[in-house]
Amino acid sequence: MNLPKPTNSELAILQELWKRGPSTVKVVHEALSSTRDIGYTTALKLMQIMHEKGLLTRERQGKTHIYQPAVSQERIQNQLLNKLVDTAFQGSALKLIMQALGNQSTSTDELTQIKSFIEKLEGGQNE
Amino acid sequence: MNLPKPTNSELAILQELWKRGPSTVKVVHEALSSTRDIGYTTALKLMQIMHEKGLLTRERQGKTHIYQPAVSQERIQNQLLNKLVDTAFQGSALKLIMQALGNQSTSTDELTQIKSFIEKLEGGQNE
DNA sequence: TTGCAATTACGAAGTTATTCGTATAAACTT
DNA sequence: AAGTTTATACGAATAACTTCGTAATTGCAA
Repeated sequence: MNLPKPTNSELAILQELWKRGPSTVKVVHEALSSTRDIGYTTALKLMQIMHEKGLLTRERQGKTHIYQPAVSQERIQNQLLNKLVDTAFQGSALKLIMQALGNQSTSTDELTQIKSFIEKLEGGQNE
Repeated sequence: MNLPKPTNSELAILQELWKRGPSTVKVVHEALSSTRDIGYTTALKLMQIMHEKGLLTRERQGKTHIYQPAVSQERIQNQLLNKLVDTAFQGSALKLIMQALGNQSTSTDELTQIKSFIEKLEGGQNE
């Protein structure tokens, strides 16, 4: 099961679909238009390609297609995360986490959340 | 100071230079050859382009050039990290960290390291 | 100083991603 | 059923990245 790595534009489309659920090209295009400057047929073409690649499923409804992500957000996030760990952090997720913690000024509240998450992980892992 | 985002190939070259320190194209090429299948002039061209872009500095030594990163590893790591946070994690570094923790089966030892790192951050941040 | 080996410079071809114009098809309206 | 609107399909142009062949240059060695 090797899933193709989405390009940047494809990722933007996936984000919309994860957020909105099954949608038409029209809806996705309108959403994207608010941030970037993109033509309708460009969005259409991208979604067609993503369908071919297996990133999206679609279903005909009258004359339009309703598109849906074929992959979970978590899976793609992990894929991209792993790639970044490999290419930029010498394969060490630890290094990545430390950088993320140190750099992005994380709030005290968030730090607390992370700590308790870690404690949960520790609990499940040993003893 | 807008630094260009390195491409994948460029990142691989930067990694070598960060690891080895100032090096010739020859050395970098040999290092890359051990993993990927890449021609000498390809590596040369990439490094020339990176020099134009300002990613590398170089210094002539006889007939050869000694190349060096013009940017720190940390800076590039943060750049890529921020981009990933923005494009794949809705701008939330917290989400990214949680995913990284949950997914990469992190060892107990590493978890402990992260916790103490967080505590250090908490100490410096408030009170 | 000529010739050889190593290195750089340049240009162009191949690849992948992005963009959109135009043609075709489908469904609704009158 | 002809015309209008909305959507899809297709093909081709542009752009960014990668690749490498060939030519020019440099320094060394004979």
